[in-house]
Amino acid sequence: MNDDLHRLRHSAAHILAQAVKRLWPKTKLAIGPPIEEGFYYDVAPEQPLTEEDLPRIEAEMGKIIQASLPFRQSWMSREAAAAFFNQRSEPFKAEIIRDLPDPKVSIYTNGEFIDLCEGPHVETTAQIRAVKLLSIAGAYWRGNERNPQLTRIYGTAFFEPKELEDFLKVREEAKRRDHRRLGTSLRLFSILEEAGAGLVFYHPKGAVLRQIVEDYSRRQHAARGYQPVITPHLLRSDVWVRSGHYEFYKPNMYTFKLEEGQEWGVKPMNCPGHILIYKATLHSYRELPLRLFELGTVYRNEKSGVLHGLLRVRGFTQDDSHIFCRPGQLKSELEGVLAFVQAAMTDFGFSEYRVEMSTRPPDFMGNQAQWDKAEEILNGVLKAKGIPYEVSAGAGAFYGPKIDIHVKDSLGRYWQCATAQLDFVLPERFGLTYVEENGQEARPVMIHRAILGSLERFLGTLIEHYGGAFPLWLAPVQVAVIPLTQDQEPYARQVLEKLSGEGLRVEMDDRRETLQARIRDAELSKIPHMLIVGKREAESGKVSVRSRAAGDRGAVALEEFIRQAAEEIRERR
RNA sequence: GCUGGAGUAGCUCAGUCGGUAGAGCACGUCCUUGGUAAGGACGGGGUCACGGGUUCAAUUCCCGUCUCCAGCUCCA
Repeated sequence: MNDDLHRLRHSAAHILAQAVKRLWPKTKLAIGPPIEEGFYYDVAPEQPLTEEDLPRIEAEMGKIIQASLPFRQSWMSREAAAAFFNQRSEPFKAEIIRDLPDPKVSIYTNGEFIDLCEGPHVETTAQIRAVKLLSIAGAYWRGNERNPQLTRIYGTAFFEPKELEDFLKVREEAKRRDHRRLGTSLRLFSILEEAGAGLVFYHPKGAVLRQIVEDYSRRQHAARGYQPVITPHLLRSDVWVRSGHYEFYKPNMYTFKLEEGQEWGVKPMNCPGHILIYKATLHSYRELPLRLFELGTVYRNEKSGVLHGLLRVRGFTQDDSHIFCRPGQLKSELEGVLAFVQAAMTDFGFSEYRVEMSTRPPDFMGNQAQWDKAEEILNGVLKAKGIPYEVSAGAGAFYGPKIDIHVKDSLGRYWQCATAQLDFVLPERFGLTYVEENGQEARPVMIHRAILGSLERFLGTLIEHYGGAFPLWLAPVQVAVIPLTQDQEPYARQVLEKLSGEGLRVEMDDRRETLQARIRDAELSKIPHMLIVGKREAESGKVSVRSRAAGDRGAVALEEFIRQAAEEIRERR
């Protein structure tokens, strides 16, 4: 966001607060900053606000804008400001002032409204020409869930009404692409109340889509020197105690005791399983790096409020690998992981992504020196590859720092998929070793990594990215064969068998519906190609092609269609 | 988990100021054999999320639970 837009939205936030104060004078104000999509203001109202109040607030904002009130900056000493806001019953403002380091604080005034604020602002309220309130939600004071909860009013503002219009159009488009809606209408998956929140049921078409992605993943891993493993979904709790999950991750784990038996834990991560495989045999330095790979299904007891379609679930499958290597191999292994991510993102049609590095959390395992070293290595690799990244302090896993990759979808939204985490701690806790060239035992280091992240989240992202209109190589149904009348069914069946034989995913729509109705259904199902066969095609051995992108392409020889489809699949368009 | 909103047919939704409900799509049967986005007729389908309470009577009012939505916090 540029400075001008920043100024504009910040000013709009003030006007929002001003309008709320006019309507409900006893409302207490917290903060109101501009954000990526607009702005918000956190308030503590006397009575709960609802979406129905937004038009009233907007109308009041309109009056303030009409009045063309100038924004004026002034200064107060800290003490004076604290007293001033206390006297006006604004405890949140007073609390902010108490924590400010400066002796003087900046105050902005427009009309009767006075707010603690560094600015900058536009000159007058009349400069806000396109503003809209969007939604209302809860938010914690200072982002801490132990603090009181405030009401957050979201809005957005632009310089020109046209820009606002475009913004609202993109929001509408995002709604149309919502993977939860498409998941139902394209019959891809369900999440069923009776079965439990956050648990995904893949319907046949969704399962086909997932298998295509799984096949891709397996092939790519094999090609890059990863070895497949398969581990149990359930391990004795002793393992989770040893790995540290019991201490650091228990609230998220499904654990249970059987009568007179052991305690068990359903795996929330695949690492201990892979570690046990490593530990089961003796290793020479010659075997390293050892890259163990599993499409590993894990279960995590996520808080109910965070669940969201496929993007946040309780049971999911990661394309998970643990690379055991010598310390000196870390750099090249990490580079290999980053190259793998780049290649995969390109293949799936994502061109832009954001990289984030997360450092040591407050609750961590191991010692600080190991962490410093690990963070330094991650930094080094990203810098050496010239990849720009943001640092998210304190957001690492409990066993090591990590690099996360957030891919940008077609609507400019980011979703976290790939992750690479460095770990000196678990090899030590499990006493992992390998035999060095000189015959001495040495300790390997581990990289935990996922390329697509979780298949659930990745599929959700793919659905939204393509709006359900998948490129040919991903489409669950690639071709629909539509015989014009019953007389063409034998020929249509031949076409179907020929295409299936070529490895294409084909369905025949021989329902007694009109051609128009069947074309409509195929379009709504977003099937890439329709082959319409009537008397003319049956006699000439051709098919009439109608494609999702190009429309009616006329009659072509069946062989020619197969050739074009093969080409299209190869190009992964 | 928290704040606010919500749960009516497979889907999208209407409705009942307390007297056990309706549309479109989908589904089934029949008619229609159609040339590039909805042919027609008839029909089946609902414990109005679940459990309690109030009431002569609850889908409707009250309480609890589950689930979903928008965020917050957390995360693949």
